[in-house]
Amino acid sequence: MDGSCIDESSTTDSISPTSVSAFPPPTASKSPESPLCRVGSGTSVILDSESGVEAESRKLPSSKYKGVVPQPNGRWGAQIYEKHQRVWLGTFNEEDEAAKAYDIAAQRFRGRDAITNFKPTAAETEEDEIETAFLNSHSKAEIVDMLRKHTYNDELDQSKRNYRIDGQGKQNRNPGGNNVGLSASDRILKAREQLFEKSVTPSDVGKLNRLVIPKQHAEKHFPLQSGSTSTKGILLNFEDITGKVWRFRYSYWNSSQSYVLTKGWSRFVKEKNLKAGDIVSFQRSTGADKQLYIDWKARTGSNNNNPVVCSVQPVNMVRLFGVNIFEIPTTNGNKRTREMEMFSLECIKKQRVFGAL
DNA sequence: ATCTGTGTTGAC
DNA sequence: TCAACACAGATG
Repeated sequence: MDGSCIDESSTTDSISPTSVSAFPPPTASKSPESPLCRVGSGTSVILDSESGVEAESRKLPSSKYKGVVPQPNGRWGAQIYEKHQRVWLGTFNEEDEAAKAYDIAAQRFRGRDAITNFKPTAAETEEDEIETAFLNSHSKAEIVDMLRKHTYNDELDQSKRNYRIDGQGKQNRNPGGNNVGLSASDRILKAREQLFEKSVTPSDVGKLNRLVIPKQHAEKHFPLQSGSTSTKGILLNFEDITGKVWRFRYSYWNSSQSYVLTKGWSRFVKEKNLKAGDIVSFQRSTGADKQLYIDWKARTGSNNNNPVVCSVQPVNMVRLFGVNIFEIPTTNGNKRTREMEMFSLECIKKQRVFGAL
């Protein structure tokens, strides 16, 4: 999925030192005999080597914009870094075009809070909201591709048109059901952003009947009004992958200075058979509804003790909106426990969702 | 012949 | 992470 947009040619992990040094580096095709030499194809800077006064460099002009680099021909390149690797976003005639391309990539790669060249800090218009949804409904590779081909704005506009024609006011049908055949606007409306994940502790799945929400995430994503609401708490609705809605009481416990999900949580633990070390993840729709979602997955890595997962056949996992989704091979004629049955159903539903996107 | 964007490095 | 720089390869 992603990754096709990163520098492919750098995947040669073992560079042969011999072949590298085999290339004669100094081309030196310029005209060194002249006191005045024009260098490069783009920035024509006169170099007076005699006086040394002008001593102007042949250096390309650096950009005032983040993620923008000069090209020898006077054009501008845009790039962003991810995972120690440069992702090239294309070349542009105007410096600010390149800067805008960087901004778009930054929003897609780093989220709402990304540092950008132009995007304002606050004042989120509905247009921005649609654009965010558009961004999140496409993979990073797709967005990069649009930027490199200079088709991003066209695609966004097209998407907006679809959204207005058949997206507005449409009720979401069969929640959690088969999503095959979603229109572009539906995909946007259903796009969701990952908020955070937590590996549940023994006490989160124990007798305390509560889940501690790490403070940083709680305050960022589930802000409570100060005063009465924080102690009394509020009710939050989360939809799971099957479309079932879970309602939890969410409040702040002064005694432990913790944000917690209380009433309703133990039922979730029981139904999903959550074990310590399993991961619960929270998402939120990027559409106007701002619907919250909850998902879970078995403990990552290591030998897990979950017999359900262990007994299931090879499981493929795919990443959807930052959520790990399991996919089960359909060929399975064996008897299964009730628990397995339920788990498989769960997976099949997830598989459908995945197939739809 | 021209231009893109990769290889590479060093500063932050 | 980031941009500066050089230039190998891609492109037309």
